[in-house]
Amino acid sequence: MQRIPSKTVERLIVYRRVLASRVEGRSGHVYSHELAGMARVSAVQVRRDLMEAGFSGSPSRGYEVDELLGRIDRILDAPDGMKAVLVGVGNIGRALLSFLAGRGLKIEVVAAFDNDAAKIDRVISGCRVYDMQTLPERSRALGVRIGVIAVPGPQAQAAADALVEAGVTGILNFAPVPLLVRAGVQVEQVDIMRALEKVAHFAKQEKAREV
Amino acid sequence: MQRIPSKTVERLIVYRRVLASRVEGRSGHVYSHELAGMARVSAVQVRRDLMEAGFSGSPSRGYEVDELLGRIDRILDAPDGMKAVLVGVGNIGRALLSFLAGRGLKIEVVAAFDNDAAKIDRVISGCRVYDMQTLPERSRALGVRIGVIAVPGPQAQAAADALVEAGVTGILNFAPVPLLVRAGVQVEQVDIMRALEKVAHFAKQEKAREV
DNA sequence: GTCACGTTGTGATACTATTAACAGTAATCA
DNA sequence: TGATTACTGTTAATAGTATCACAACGTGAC
Ligand SMILES: NC(=O)c1ccc[n+]([C@@H]2O[C@H](COP(=O)([O-])OP(=O)(O)OC[C@H]3O[C@@H](n4cnc5c(N)ncnc54)[C@H](O)[C@@H]3O)[C@@H](O)[C@H]2O)c1
Ligand SMILES: NC(=O)c1ccc[n+]([C@@H]2O[C@H](COP(=O)([O-])OP(=O)(O)OC[C@H]3O[C@@H](n4cnc5c(N)ncnc54)[C@H](O)[C@@H]3O)[C@@H](O)[C@H]2O)c1
Repeated sequence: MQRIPSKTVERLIVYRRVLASRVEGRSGHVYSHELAGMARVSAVQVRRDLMEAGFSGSPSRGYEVDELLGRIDRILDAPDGMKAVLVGVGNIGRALLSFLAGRGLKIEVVAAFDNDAAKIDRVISGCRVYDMQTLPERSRALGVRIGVIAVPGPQAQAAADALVEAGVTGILNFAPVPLLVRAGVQVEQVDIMRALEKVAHFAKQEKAREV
Repeated sequence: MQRIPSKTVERLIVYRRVLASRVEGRSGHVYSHELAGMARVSAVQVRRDLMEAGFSGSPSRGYEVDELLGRIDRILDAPDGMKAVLVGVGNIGRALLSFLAGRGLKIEVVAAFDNDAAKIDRVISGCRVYDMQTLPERSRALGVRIGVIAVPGPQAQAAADALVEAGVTGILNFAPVPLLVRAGVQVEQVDIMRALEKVAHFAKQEKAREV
């Protein structure tokens, strides 16, 4: 399976989401312009993405939805699911746990870690919190592949080091700190403050419409 | 002032952050490769970004830090600050309020809105929660320019419509729904689930290093 | 059948972003 | 002083991404 461009992966995730959530109206088919409308992208972008995904439609009926969903699943997901751990059970960490709990997602948070004695051994949204010290061996024993970092900025790099030591190959980082990891470990930054400052910058030069 | 590329704006935000947080060691100067190391980008990327920002350094001393920070502020921030409102005081919304409260940021959350009677009129992290119905006129009266959407997906588009009606020109959206807004309104998507699924996809094909 | 229509698949093209290459310059030192 | 060094500023080259334009195709109308 060839490598699919990063931006295409992002959109495939959105396509899957909007297809899964739409009322299964009539036929099991969808045209590129319909999918484009739901995902707020152009129709040609959809066709190009599905081409990258190696998927073909019919000029008369469009794309077969179930088959498309199956194909996207096969590209995006690991066949036997993926285990993740959370590092830092604070405001963001708890919000995330409560959000992820319950749903039968392919990505499952199997443990959380913190260094605050008041949190250790508690169970939050069905997920037990363990001592940070035990992260490397416990994560490795569980076969964890993904780490989510939600600790304060100054602790983020150490958390990343512990995760890499545990053998994770993907990190989702909420701390506003650029991480340094060995090659082969994927880091995805979710920088909320940066996003806010960015939108403020571009909003600044826009003119508000009068009532 | 000419338009600065989107990616450059993102990095200017990071440069400002790492410069502000570093221990003011010795001189008030910094070389491109030092800044690059702190921001985890290449040195040439730093030089190009500062060029886009219209800033010059000296070949012998590098860039004057205070002057650079001032220049970045002038580019990124509105001179008289910017007011924002939060829509949806749930898990994410509360985390955000507690995070933003107190600090003397240029972006200030002046009001929150919800449609849950149990939350209306409460004060959370110093921010009062109002009835969703009052959003357009109250936000307009306050001179709000930015809206943060943290309501469930199905309610996100309606929230965006209300914000646009209130005259905001920038929206930070946490709901996993692509928004449709009029031209001139900047939307920044913070799609946490997409980020998680994306990192899982790329982590999947990486090989974990053995102990 | 065949014509018109609306759609897909994709080469070509344009745009955005990153990286390489190097000329220009100030400081240092033999 | 002239050679050396380490940096900046910028043009050129490359990579990544999005869009345009259109050939190819299946379907239904007639
Ligand atoms: N809350 C927000 O809205 C928000 C917004 C933007 C960025 N962030 C970033 O997200 C991160 C978490 O934010 P938060 O609001 O949840 O913070 P928080 O203070 O509520 O939670 C941090 C948690 O990490 C734990 N922790 C601290 N050091 C640790 C260590 N060395 N090992 C393990 N656990 C440790 C703490 O005990 C605490 O439970 C921060 O980096 C913050 O900058 C948060
Ligand atoms: N919590 C997470 O970790 C997380 C992760 C990924 C995405 N998200 C997204 O962020 C959004 C918020 O998530 P959450 O966990 O905070 O949800 P939540 O259910 O905790 O909070 C939603 C809040 O919005 C309010 N609300 C509902 N409808 C409203 C309306 N029409 N007008 C005004 N207020 C309304 C509710 O009263 C509630 O206070 C959701 O779209 C969710 O998909 C959250």
